[in-house]
Amino acid sequence: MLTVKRDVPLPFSIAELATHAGDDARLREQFATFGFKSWLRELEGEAPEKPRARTFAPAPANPDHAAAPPAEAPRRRYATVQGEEGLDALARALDAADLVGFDTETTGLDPMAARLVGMSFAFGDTAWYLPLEHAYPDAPVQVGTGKALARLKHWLESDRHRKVGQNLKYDSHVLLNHGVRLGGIAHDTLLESYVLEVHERHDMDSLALRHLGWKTITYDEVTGKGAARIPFSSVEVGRATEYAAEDADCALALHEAMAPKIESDPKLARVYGSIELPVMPVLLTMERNGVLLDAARLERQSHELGKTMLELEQKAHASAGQPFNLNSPKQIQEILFERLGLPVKKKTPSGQPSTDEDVLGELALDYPLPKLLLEYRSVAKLKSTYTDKLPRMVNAATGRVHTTYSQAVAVTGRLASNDPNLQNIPIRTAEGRRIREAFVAPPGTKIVSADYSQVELRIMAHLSGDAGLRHAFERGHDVHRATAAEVFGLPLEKVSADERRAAKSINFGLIYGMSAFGLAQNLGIERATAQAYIDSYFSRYPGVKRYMDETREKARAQGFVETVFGRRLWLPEMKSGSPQRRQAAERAAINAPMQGTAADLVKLAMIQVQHWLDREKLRSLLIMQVHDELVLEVPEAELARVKEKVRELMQGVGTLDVALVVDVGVGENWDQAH
DNA sequence: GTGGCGTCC
DNA sequence: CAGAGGGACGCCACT
Repeated sequence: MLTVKRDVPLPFSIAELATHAGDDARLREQFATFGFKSWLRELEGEAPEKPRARTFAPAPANPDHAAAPPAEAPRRRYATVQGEEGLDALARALDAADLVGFDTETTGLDPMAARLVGMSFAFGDTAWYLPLEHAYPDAPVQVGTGKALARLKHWLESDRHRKVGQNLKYDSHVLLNHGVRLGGIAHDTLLESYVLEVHERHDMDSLALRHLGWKTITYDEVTGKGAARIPFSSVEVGRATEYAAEDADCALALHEAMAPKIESDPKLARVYGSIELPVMPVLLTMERNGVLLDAARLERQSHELGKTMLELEQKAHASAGQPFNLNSPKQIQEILFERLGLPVKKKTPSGQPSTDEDVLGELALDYPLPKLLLEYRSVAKLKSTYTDKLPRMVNAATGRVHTTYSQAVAVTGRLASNDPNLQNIPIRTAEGRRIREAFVAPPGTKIVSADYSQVELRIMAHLSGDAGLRHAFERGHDVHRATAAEVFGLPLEKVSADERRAAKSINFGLIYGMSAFGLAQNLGIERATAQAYIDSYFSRYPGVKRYMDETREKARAQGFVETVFGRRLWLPEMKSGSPQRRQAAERAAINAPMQGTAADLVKLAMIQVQHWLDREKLRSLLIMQVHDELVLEVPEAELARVKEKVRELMQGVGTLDVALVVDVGVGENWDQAH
């Protein structure tokens, strides 16, 4: 059996997209029916221009790279755009160009704050660098950002003028910081690499070496690093041209190397063309929307947590009989296991006695100090990671917090969130949830949270086709309770809280490829008992067992597994000489189709929700994504409509053999919305 | 920069 | 016999 049993029929527009993904002309048409209002506006009354084949002759080699090995792909020549005449000539050449490699050079890496220093463009036989704001003694006179953007705005914003770049979400941010919307994003080499070779590195230097045989100039080489780093605006224009023009050249050349490989595989073309490329502008929008934070509230919490920490610290020092740093695992280890002689329960990978939560929890049953350490850790974590940090992340210009979603990091297809990470805000404990109370709705609006219920288990039911599991979902049963009833041979109403908890651990453990040992540890039971539970589970849900075995076998045989939509995860470690690595790869193989299919579904839902908000000209904002949850900021007048439609879109985004269920909550803040 | 730990789904 | 739970990010200590 294949991991993907059947292609999932998709609703109208997605299906349309999927069928023709990878075909540029079709993609543009699809955006006309499916895409965002910005695209619609640009496309109105304009017949899509047929993409021309590139007709220019092979580019002459850059003199700098004349000694390159024959395997190396040819490079364009690199040149600097000079003066207003140069700018004008560039603008006219761009209007006539088909697909242009595009890149920006900026003042920094914060997407919401970065300003332009220069831009580069690769087409024909040349990659041009347009310096804008270089400033150093005897720097050449430059046209400047204002004049350049005024002249190039039409090309930059035009959807008919197609661009390719590496992580154009970032360049889009930078241009938006100057009031210019980057249109015509035809391709992104970061996303191409992510879809094609998710297990590899996706930075441009690695891509260039791998696909083109190019040894590229690194940013560090141009600007220095650490304390010696200089701003890009201080880089001499000639040197900046070598670096920046190469990036644009590289983006176009990489696209030409990777696109045929994607287009020749309909599944990859679909993941790229119907999921990754269209979700990118949605992420851009969400990042710019940001979320309103009650910073004063968090600062008050910080103050209280600080007082609690001091109290706990004093008690811990008294209990230990000496002062020590409670934040240092090394010092804790010395105090607990050397000075006090407590039993070592577990060791870290480096052979040191572990002091993690499990260990301290076990020791806390018999000794006072470990309990204090647990309390201290919990409080210190909340303070340092959340209540101290988040208020400092508020953007002075917008008064909101703007995360960045990394679209090409997680090998399963999930997003990652950073600066700050909004995907690990506490929820489990009451003290932790107080942090969510600080994610607030502005006056006149509400926070709406919509999350998929048990989505990975539903996907497991779909992928495995297991009748029992599907049955439980079809009947709308509490799936953990239903599992408990099966495993323990009880009627549903006789299942105890402990039995349900055990079943929940089994369900999640299976998704992660957990062993009897892991389950035993998780539930605090004997390993043999845990094994009996698992055996019972597999005899009641034989389809799941079959799916697990077949997935392992498929991963071993072909070296990859797939999501329902055809996203491919390569698992080179399946053939590792190390049994440990091999088994880790097997667990990843089991988990990836479920985690990855969920990621695909949520991304498709995000595309549909943003499209609908645009089409209906609503003022509601998508503000966060937390893997199986979408969070919106919704004006009260739109509340009823948005709640209903978001649920409908999320539930209808893909048709699995098991229904998707979405829970929607509303509140003044993120905590209340759950 | 690495290791240990803890937060989320 | 050891190790035995998928995917992330980020804080702190320590080198």
